[in-house]
Amino acid sequence: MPEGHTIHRLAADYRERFGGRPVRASSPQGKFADAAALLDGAVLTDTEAHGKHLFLGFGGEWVHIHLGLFGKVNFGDAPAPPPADTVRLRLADPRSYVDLRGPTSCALLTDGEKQAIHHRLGPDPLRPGDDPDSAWKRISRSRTTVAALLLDQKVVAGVGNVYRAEVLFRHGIDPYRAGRDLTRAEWTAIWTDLVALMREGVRENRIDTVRPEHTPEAMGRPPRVDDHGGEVYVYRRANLPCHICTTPVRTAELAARNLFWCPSCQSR
DNA sequence: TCTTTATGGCGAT
DNA sequence: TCGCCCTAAAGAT
Repeated sequence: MPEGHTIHRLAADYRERFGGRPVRASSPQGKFADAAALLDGAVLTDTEAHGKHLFLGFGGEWVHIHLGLFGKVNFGDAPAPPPADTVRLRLADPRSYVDLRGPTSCALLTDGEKQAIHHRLGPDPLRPGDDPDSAWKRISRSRTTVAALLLDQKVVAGVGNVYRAEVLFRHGIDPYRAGRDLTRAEWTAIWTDLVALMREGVRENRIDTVRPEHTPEAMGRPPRVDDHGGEVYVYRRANLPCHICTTPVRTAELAARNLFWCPSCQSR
């Protein structure tokens, strides 16, 4: 289940397993069958991630993958087992295979169509050289809550529901504050933190946001790992005591997504 | 063996 | 704001 760090990790993993070599392509589930037939035997020349969008390059043509909420990618060593009938796209070579299931989209794109996607996405904390100022221009003019702005991929690309909740907690920011009420220093600090957190997310392939001084060990609590694999402050911890102040973590629905925050630590 | 839920996003209303 | 798409694991019965 994907936020931007997952997608950047996948871009690296696809490249490492298949980059520069011809691959067999198939679509057991059928929805990508025509394109898979077209690509079968082509060389994977490039892979790229922007936010939650993954691009697999085959000499000027691109497979555009968006995992959505349910999409999953699974790598394995040859020999590949018979694919489940939900596999949208399987790539395979003599050494490896990779299965894609349940993506929101998987489509063949021209270079121009790919450019259009980049154009509509905001800066990505994981793309070298991406610039937080373009996000600040939108945020500082917006009456929308900072919680909604952080999930808007046109504003920042790659942040999802976990990083949103966690980065706002780490900076003591009330999720309902309007974007234009943030200071530039606050935004700079949030962006810098996202860069560090998400880089670590790519490295570890999971989301860990708890500072060393707040880990259960450091706080004298029993060790615990959240069921998404990492350690967090507030995400999916509704009604549980805040790690720092023990106030019950609050939850609310905002734009059809669950928001989590500590009303005491995140006052303004 | 059900029902629910999930780290997402689109288009219609 | 709502319904809808896609899948699998966890929870309820």
